[in-house]
Amino acid sequence: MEIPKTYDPSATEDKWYGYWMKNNFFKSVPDHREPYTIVIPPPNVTGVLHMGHMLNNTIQDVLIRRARMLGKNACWVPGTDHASIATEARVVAMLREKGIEKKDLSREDFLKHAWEWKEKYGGIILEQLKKLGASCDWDRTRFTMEDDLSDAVIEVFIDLYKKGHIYRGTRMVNWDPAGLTAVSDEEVIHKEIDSTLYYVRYQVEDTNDWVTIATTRPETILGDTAICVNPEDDRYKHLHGKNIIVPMVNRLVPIITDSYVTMEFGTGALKVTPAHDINDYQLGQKHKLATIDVLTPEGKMSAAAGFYLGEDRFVVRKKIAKDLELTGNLVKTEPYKSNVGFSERTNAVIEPRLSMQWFLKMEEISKPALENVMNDNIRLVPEKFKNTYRHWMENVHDWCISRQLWWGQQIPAWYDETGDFVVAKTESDARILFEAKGKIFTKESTISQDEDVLDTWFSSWLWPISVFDGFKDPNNADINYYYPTNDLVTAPEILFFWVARMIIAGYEYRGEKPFTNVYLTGIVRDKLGRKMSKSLGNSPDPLDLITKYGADGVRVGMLLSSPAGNDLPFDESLCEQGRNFANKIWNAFRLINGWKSLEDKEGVDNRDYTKITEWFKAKLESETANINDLYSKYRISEALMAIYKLIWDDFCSWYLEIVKPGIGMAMQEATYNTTITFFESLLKLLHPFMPFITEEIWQSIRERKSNESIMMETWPTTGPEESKILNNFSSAMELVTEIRNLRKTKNIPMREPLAVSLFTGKSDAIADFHSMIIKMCNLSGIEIISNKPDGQAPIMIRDHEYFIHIQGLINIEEEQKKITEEIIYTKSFLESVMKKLSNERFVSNANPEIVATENKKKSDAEARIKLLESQLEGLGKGH
RNA sequence: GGGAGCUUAGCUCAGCUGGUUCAGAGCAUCUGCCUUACAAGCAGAGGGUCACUGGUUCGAACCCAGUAGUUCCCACCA
Repeated sequence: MEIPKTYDPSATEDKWYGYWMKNNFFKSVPDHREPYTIVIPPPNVTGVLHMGHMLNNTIQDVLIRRARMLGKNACWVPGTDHASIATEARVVAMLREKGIEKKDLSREDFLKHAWEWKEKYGGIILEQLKKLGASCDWDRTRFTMEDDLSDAVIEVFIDLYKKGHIYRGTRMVNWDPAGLTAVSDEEVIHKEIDSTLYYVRYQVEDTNDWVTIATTRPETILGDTAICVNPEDDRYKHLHGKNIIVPMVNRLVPIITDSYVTMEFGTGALKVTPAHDINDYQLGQKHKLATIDVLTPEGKMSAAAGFYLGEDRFVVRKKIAKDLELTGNLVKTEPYKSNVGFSERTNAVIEPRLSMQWFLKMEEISKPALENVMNDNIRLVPEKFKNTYRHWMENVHDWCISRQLWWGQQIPAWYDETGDFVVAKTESDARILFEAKGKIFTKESTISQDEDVLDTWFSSWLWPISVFDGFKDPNNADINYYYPTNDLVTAPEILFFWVARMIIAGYEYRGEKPFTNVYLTGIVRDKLGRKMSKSLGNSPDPLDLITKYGADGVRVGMLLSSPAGNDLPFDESLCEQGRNFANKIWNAFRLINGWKSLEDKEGVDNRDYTKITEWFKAKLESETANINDLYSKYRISEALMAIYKLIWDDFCSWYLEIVKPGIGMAMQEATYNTTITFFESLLKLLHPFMPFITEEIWQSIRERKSNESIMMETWPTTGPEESKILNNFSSAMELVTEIRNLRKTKNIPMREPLAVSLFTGKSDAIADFHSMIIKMCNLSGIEIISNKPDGQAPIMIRDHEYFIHIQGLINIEEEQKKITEEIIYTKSFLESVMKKLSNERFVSNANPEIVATENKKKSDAEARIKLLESQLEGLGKGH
């Protein structure tokens, strides 16, 4: 059957993925082998695959496939995250399109819609991962809001509450006016934006005296309950203790003093709005100021504002400026750059807002998590993230864990009609607890559950434990076998959101780390260096890329230039390179496959390839060792590059070209079998990166049983380093390159054979490869001579002098110039070596080994100069 | 404001304990080739004052200090 000239991924990828699934190759159950476990960073259940997922999951698949081939019991647990805010926002938007408002629905009805939405779109992303080739154990797919995982969340909440780590309180929180919920500090992204600094004057009570303040948020003037100045500020000392009139609302508020105020900034006078600024809130607490909340949860002006009722805060900001100007109270404005917090999920401008929330105290429970990263019990890759991690962990804030949403685990706190509460799993448990507190239930008594749900991360921080049912059944076979997991692959953006908290939960609930290594990927960026995102529209659809370049091509493209922790400046040409590589391998397969049959062949190529196969075996083993080493350092892209070069350069450009039989000739069976074995080893080394094409070729290259697969094969072995043969071969390569270069510069076509002679008397290390050189360069032969020929082109490889017989074509002057230049270079090199060696301080201070190599350099250089000089002499003769 | 990292070829990056495996790789570029596996290819070649300035050292891309640029994290002076 004719094999197509180009590799067609679409013809193979689904076929082999189905085959792997059918044979349960991804499945893992505990057994006697060493486990190797990865839990997936669960993507948003209703999300779709983006480039970050591609990078992330490709790396995980590479690691898991290699571990499987190393004979470990590899288990990659997939799953999805319920993503409270994001999913709820999408469901709300979907309902709104249908004309349904969330507020008109009961909690139950809303959740019904949400679950329907989840059933419809949930899991799309997991199907997309299959296209990428991800070898997850799909039977283990978990979802953070399924019953068992939700139970775990609730139990953990109750447990931490009982231990005194969880408390409820009114605090200034980050309010997301679009998501209508509090978010944690980590979910706020600060960006510098251009804004305006408004200078507004306030009249001091019963005087004609005015104080001008500077603010970026004039709309909050309506909620001012004080003006604050620095007690040391002479400009304002006469006003201490006086009252001032807030413009518009004409409210009388005190002028207070506090050293918090910077005299240099603005006018040195600060308006204090305790309801809308964290610092003002603290001032308010300290000075017992009133709190006037002028905004609604949606970020519109509330009744308390007294003006602009129901209008958006940003609209009002402009309006109030105008109105202040009309009354002459706006002194001036100036452009100003300020840092504004945005919601990580909805991108709305965060509003500091006072509200009652649940918090988890972090200080105590985070201690083991800090310690075990610092002492490398848990290794962060790259290591530089240790610094960031430590900094965060040493300054960790309490975690606001309640969210004013419905999609998520409802907080297991129960309130009676007086507002008293208990924490319990069920209503009946709650009643018992209330009774224990002395409460007597009457017919009128009602108790109700807290309306809020828990932060999504409060479920995903349990992920490495909960996916193995480590809460439901803490001593089950799975958790005992798979936990702690081995590698976690994720983005540095969620180092605190998720990684740190998983570590905390691991030590709190298993007394042990959740994973040993954390591989932090970079951010996928576009050519302009911008982060790829849906809102910017600069992200290619990964599935389109897979269609265009094949999953293998895209995988290689993603990994070619993304060392751990480095951002990946993505360019489609990387995928093209991946696709081209696939095609290269495909054609190597076509070539080798053509050697299988002896039919129509005129005879057998009887040349001896023993040395060549010895060389390639040595090369293969040494590169395997190198690749293993790179893996152990998580230098994944370098490991890929090593295989890339091994296949493209060493195998295709050298080995295959060398053993290729002449036209019409058949290959010796032994050579063929060795070649196939080499090819199989290469395919195995490549398999973690390019699972589909390697399977396709591996299946075709030899007869296979119906349940065999390259993914279940064992990883190639290494042998002792054969540096001698490797060095000799690279010297031979050098000679080949020199001769090719000579052909090119002298315009001697390949079909015209060249004669070469080797001046004897030296070691014959390269001679092992003479037949290879003859073949690769189309030489008539290499003659060993004892007298140097005249007027031939000399090539010196190490201490071997070769002469290329191109008498008529040689330009003596040019050659002389070349050699002279080399002599000058070598002499100056020798000079620098001599300088070192004659330096007494060098000889006495430097390591003896270094001195020895310098001595060797010296003798080598001297010998080389001698040779070059004799060549120069030989050139002149005969002309 | 505090902290951390980075700066090596046109691009993306290696370069470990200072010393010829020290200036490298892939891509891109240039030149010549449709050589019967592959033009998604083959062969060859050219690209770098290792950000800058000083210092330490017999010797610095590498160690130290400073400067500039850049990225990230934390904190949020309105």
